[in-house]
Amino acid sequence: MDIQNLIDNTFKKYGLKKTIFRKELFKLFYNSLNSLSAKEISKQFSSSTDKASIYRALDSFEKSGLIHQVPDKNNLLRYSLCKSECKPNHHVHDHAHFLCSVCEETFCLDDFKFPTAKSHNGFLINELKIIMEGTCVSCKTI
Amino acid sequence: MDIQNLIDNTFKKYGLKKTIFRKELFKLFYNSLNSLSAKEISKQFSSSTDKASIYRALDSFEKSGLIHQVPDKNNLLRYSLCKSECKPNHHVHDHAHFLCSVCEETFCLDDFKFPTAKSHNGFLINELKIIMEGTCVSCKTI
DNA sequence: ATATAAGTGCAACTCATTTGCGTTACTAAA
DNA sequence: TTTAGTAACGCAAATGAGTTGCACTTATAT
Repeated sequence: MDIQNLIDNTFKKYGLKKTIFRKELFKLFYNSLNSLSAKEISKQFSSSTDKASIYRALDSFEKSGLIHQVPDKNNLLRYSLCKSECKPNHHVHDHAHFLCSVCEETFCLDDFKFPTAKSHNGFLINELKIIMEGTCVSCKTI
Repeated sequence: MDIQNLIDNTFKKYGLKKTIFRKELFKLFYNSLNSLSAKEISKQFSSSTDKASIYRALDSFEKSGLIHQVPDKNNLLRYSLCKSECKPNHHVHDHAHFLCSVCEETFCLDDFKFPTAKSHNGFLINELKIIMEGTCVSCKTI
């Protein structure tokens, strides 16, 4: 499925209007290797694009299962494109996140094996997040 | 080692002055089952205790290896007492954190087995964080 | 075409955390 | 024990991410 169809389908499916800004925002995520914060997004658009619009778009993209929040060094809201298994209000992420201490990028490690326990000492586990910090492949070789 | 000696030793070791406020703050952590946010700490002190002092104390306690940051539902700064293995600027935490969706408390699960890999697909792993969300023991039984 | 509801831009706001600064009070050394 | 040096304090103001209210615009469905 190419990106145009993807936009057509998902936007229609979740009642998102295909405005110029939101289509571009989706493409930005689609073409990003890693994750994006509101500030980083803001830099990619003209100054007339308000941050409120950005935050609202991120919020509805997340609710629609298009993007998911990823951890950030500085506790900022930061998002990545989802895999197709994600549904609105029900994200299915079985991947770890890697924060590089050098370039401060966040990476999704899609193939990291997750523990599958559903409880621990009486604590019921709904969701598991694994966050690694260290040096990413590119920064390692510099 | 009782708490007085612990305070004497660690405060001296890291050049922290034993002010009334910082001694009480340390005791508060020492007697807390779980973690504390700046706001929660603030409630335990008289209103003349400034929030700037709280944040500065938390910051230097963390740098000295007395407390460590734990995740928080609402992205607040939240801390727990460290184990004795932690050194200034070098925290050694091999425990997972559990966020209860009901009471919103953060718990340290000291006995959760951690993956020990030092690298993954060329990413060098320095630190690993495991965050679980779900229902804690107490909230489960309500 | 037109109605309706989602999305936008602007401004003002909230709220956690930070910073500057003059004062206070530990601590260590005389 | 006094005293100098400096960590820590209290207050006020600033910062900065994220949110909200509102009037206006625009995509979509009929």
